[in-house]
Amino acid sequence: MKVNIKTVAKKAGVSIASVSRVLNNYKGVKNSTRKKVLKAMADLDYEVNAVARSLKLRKTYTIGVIVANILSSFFSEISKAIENVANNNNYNVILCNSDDNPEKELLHLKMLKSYRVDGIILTPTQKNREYIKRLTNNTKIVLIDRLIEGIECNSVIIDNELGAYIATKHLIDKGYKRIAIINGPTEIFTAKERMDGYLKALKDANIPIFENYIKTGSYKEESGVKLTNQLLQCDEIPDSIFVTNLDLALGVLITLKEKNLSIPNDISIISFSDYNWARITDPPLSVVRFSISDIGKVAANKLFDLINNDKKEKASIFKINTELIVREST
Amino acid sequence: MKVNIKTVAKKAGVSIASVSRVLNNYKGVKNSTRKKVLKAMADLDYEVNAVARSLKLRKTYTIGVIVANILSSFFSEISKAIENVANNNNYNVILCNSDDNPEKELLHLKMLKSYRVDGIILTPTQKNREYIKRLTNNTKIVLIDRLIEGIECNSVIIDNELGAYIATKHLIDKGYKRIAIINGPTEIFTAKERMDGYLKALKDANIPIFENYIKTGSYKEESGVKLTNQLLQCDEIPDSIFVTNLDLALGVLITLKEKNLSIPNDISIISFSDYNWARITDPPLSVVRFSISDIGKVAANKLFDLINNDKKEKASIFKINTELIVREST
DNA sequence: ATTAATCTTGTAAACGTTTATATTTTTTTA
DNA sequence: TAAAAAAATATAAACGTTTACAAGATTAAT
Repeated sequence: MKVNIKTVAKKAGVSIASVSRVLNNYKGVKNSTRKKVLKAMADLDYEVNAVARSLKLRKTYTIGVIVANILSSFFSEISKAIENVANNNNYNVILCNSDDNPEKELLHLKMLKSYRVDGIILTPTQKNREYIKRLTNNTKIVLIDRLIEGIECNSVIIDNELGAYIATKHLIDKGYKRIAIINGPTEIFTAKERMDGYLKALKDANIPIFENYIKTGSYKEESGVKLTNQLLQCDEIPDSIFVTNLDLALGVLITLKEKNLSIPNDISIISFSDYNWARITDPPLSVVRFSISDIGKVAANKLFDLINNDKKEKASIFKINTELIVREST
Repeated sequence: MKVNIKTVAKKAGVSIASVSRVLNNYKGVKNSTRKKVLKAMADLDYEVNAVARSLKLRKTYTIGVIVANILSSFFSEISKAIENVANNNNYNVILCNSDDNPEKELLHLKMLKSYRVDGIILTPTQKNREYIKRLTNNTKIVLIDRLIEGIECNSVIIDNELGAYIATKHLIDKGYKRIAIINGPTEIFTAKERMDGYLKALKDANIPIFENYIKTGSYKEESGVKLTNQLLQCDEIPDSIFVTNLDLALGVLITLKEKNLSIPNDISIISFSDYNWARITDPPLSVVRFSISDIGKVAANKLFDLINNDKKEKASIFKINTELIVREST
């Protein structure tokens, strides 16, 4: 008992072209027929088949979004902002999760292409450069959070280096000398940039850099635990730590609490990225803040620009600003 | 320069049927032709058009998910679990956000129908009962987190009442007498059930119920702030609060800290639902815990059951278990 | 009343697949 | 080597839309 445009046409006693015309609100259709068609549609509970329409129009009114980790509040806030913009443009969103796994990323990219989405927003791993390079030729795409070396592509990223610089500088200004960093994997663009900012701030202040104070691992809580423990093994433990993401910070806090170290008396903490619960930790965390949702908003708007105007402009990189929020952990 | 099955067929010197057959890995195709076709596909960088395929097959290999609030860790954890199961079934996911707004919900539901998704997982608001009732007749659908009164539908929910009972009982066992509740809007299924559990526990313990200790608002941080302030206005302030969700708990903690009230000395807190940061608040929170991701996992598995086996069984309701986690806030 | 101009409607092709059926090719059997 | 059987391939219709174009109906102009 399938109902399609043909069924409606028959019931209303008109041609399918007329049905399509009222469906799409065209002008040149007599009021009497429009009414007949509308009635038939209602009676039959007709709902246009968007798949067929997409096929015919070669346009799906759908965009694909691939994030590295939907679980993190960072990416879910971005996703929400993207969804918002998309809905306002009458678009919908296929959301995918790469888990920073290049194979999953590739699979998802191919799937999205196959489903003929009108555009893609991607947090790239660095491993599918060749595929993505080809993709940029015939696909509207915006990268978020990370650039890919050697690929010109519209991108929205945080000003990581400056943010990291500000955070480290804050510790320096507070008089700390033994400043450690707990970072994500430097293969990831953001971790690399944050590391650079940290190093630059130390250099600018003529503070010697201790390899032992530089720790990298995954961007996860467990890693925060592990790396903190490593820092506490040092002959002279650091007097402050710049932690480059909140998941890591969680692990750091838990470990320090476990060891009965007081923040900021024994050791100071500043983290990159803010979130509501950072205000109620023990103690409330100093952080480098930036608008996460802006990343999604800007990226989505850029993408719809590309979708709606076919002109090829040069790819641009948008950097989200950061600011220092001082609380009680420093 | 569009490339489709026809282009490939021409290039390979075979019929489109043959191309389709190698595309779908059919048996009866000679090795030599398969090779020719594969070569042509590779040369042309061919990628099957999933839209056309969906139209023909009347199957999209896509499911729709509508959550009430993608920003909350609760729903993003569920989404991730669903995505996981979907990917393992070679499905993809269109994720939508209703913001608990019935109009948005309806829009999304219609869109998903129009896109002919193979199934839907929905966190229902209570306002589109009629539409959803009709939907259940011709659509594979699973509800999560909430039931809809008067609709028989496969559902996965938390055992809210028991969980709330356990939480309240814990406060009672600790010797508290003036036990308040800060709850979400009781129009929402979960809030209603948690309220019931709270009331039941008090009744069972013969503790009189004070209207002034019963506060409801939205499930948001701001609401937690407001309702806590109201509680602090009471002639005799409560000695403990059962907070029914973590966003509310955030507001409660912030307010109590602001007023310099000590937890649990001045007032005890227990919350419904756990999340990693609940371990590092000041003080760490006692909570009622349950597996959030199980909600998504169970719901998705149920949905694929429905999709893959057409037999109509009776709708079932799955309840996720809860357990008490005692930390330092009680 | 006839023709021209305008407005409405209908017909049919196209979008890119899958697949039932028909046809051709190859292999087997005697 | 010819006929029968089996295997491989091709043709064409269908999925449900949109839309260019043709045709029909209505109104305006003479």
